Amino acid sequence: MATSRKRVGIRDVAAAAGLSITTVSWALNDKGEVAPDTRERVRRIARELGYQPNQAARALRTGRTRILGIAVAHRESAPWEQTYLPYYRSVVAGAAIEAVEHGHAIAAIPVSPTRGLEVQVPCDGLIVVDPVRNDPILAGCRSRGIPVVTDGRPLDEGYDDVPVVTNDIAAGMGAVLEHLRTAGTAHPALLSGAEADAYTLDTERLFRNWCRRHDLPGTVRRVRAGESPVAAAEALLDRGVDAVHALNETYGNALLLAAASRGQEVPGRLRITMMGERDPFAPDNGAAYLSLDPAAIGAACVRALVAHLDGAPAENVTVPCTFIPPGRARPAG
Amino acid sequence: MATSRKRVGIRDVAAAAGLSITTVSWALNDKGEVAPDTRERVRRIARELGYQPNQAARALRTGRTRILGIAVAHRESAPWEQTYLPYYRSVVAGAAIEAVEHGHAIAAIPVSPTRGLEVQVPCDGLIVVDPVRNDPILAGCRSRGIPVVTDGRPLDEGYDDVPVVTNDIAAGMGAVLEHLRTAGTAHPALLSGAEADAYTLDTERLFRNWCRRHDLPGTVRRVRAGESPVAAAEALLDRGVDAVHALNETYGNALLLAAASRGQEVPGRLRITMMGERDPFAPDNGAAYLSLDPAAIGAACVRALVAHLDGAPAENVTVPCTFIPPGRARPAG
DNA sequence: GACGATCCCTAAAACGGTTTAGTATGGCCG
DNA sequence: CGGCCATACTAAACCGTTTTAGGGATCGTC
Repeated sequence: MATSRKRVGIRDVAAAAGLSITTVSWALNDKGEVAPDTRERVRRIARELGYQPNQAARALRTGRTRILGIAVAHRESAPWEQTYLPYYRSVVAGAAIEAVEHGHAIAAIPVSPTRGLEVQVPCDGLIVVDPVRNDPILAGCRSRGIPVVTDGRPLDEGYDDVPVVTNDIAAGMGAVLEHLRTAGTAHPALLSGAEADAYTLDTERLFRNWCRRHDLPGTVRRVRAGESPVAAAEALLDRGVDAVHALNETYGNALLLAAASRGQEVPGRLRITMMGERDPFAPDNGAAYLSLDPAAIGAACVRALVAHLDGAPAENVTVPCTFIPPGRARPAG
Repeated sequence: MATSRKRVGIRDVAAAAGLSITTVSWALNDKGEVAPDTRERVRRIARELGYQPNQAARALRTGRTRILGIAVAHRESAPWEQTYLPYYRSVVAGAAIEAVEHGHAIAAIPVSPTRGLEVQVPCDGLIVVDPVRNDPILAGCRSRGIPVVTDGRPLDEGYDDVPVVTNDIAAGMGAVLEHLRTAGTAHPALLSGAEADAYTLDTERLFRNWCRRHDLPGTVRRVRAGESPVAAAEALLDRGVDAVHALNETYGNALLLAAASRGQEVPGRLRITMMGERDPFAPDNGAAYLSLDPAAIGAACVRALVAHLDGAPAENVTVPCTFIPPGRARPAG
């Protein structure tokens, strides 16, 4: 009844069953040659004793911890709202749930973009979200030989063997810009950020190309580090644009705020679109959303990493994104 | 130059330095008696060799993994938006960042409320968010002897030795209800949920007590499992209430949607308040927010758990919440 | 010059599993 | 009956650290 002071180990199970620890290990892990009734008996005894294998010992011997790390950018300088975007949190959430399906756990590792990995977690592989140029995390993993999967294409050279999960922003931006064109924009703009990641650069490129192709004057405004997004949004609106796409929800909300303060009706006088998740229960705010489905991204990263660890060749995955016009929420579940 | 196929271990460092592995271990971990210049030399060599201690081996020997688990409820039946609320994700995010300050990592462990812990992560302790009645996770930790900290008071008996981190919802609800009283409500209501956790029960109790004290007809409506929050909100508004507090953002947004469909102006004809995080860059929607600061909660949980692991007596922490009236966002950063 | 204290270091045991190599038993076959 | 194989098990090595117990200088003291 009273549990003894020490945890029950495999030796205790072996003693209780009158067997060697090898047989117990085999019986519990479906390995080796064990008589079926012996296997069953061992399992029963282990259950009765409440045996829980020591994962550290197992990891030491097998070299596998069954822990996947996910590196989330953490800038000491910036406030919460800007560093730990809802997007990142949702990626972590999606990854955690998918990982459990594969018998793994997800360790969220805050990493400083300048200092790189600080806490040393014994993980089998790492998911790097939105790698930047000269990424210290990627370099650290490379030098330590840690398998990596990235969300977003690495910008540095020499990572061709890394599986990449990306949003289909080419298609997504196509839908956004087509929406703006149909609405009759004459002066579209992009409210972008200062981060030099693939997502930012690709979005800017797609926007510029589209403007050139349609012979429209496209304005790209970057929110500078430390600058208020609202101030940047106001500065942009003062230049007489009639449609703006925002790189994320923070910038999109800043645009809505700026539009309200200028009395510009959305989506009447001004069209606003943004990358981000539209809460199906939130009332319409006039903006259109390009939903990235970050939870699906996280799940895809886990699947890619697990496959990579199992020796599958690096394979890239593209997750579709969904365009949600203003006023139309997804069906309420 | 070419890194050999095997990782460099403490033996390699010892060999390179011409010392025993004991001395190397001591030098790197600031233990034992090592001559200062020897210590420095060992550290230099370890750095040059790129030595990274094997965490699994270290964990096996010391019995400490430096990993803290956080259990996040995961209901297979419900869709994402409802199971993995922004609140939980932010708690995880706050915990992850605080943990790194203490040299720990955070493992996000999705747990089924019915099946309990499934993945076996070698963690030193666990943060349980919003324990329910007859909580299987708490029971599992108890039987395995895993130290626990909860966010929200446990409802089961026998967990008096568990440190608890709570929101000061008594003060928060006081601010909300005082706001409604000042606005002149005659028929307040609460849109609550079906979860039997302390937060839900306490909120309902505080609301009912306040209504009784002010001699007002208070209506409490619970969103049933599987029911659409919008339908529940509409049903509530049809009963002629003039002020509603929502248990979370999903319900609050549902109320805003229902109010709009009924043409009820907020905060004119109808007052809406909700528990949730007001995005400082989001435009005003007429609702008031009671901000829980989930990231601070997560951080407080980590501090409490680390202290508990270090042998400190269980000590409860209350994190204040902030009332944000409609139309007034926090100062934009 | 014997003795103890101090300083710096080492050998070996532990941690708790998994895996390798090997062994006793019995059945089958020639 | 002897050789061979399959079955069901065991003893011991192993994973890479930390920690315990101890050992040889060097120095001061009486």
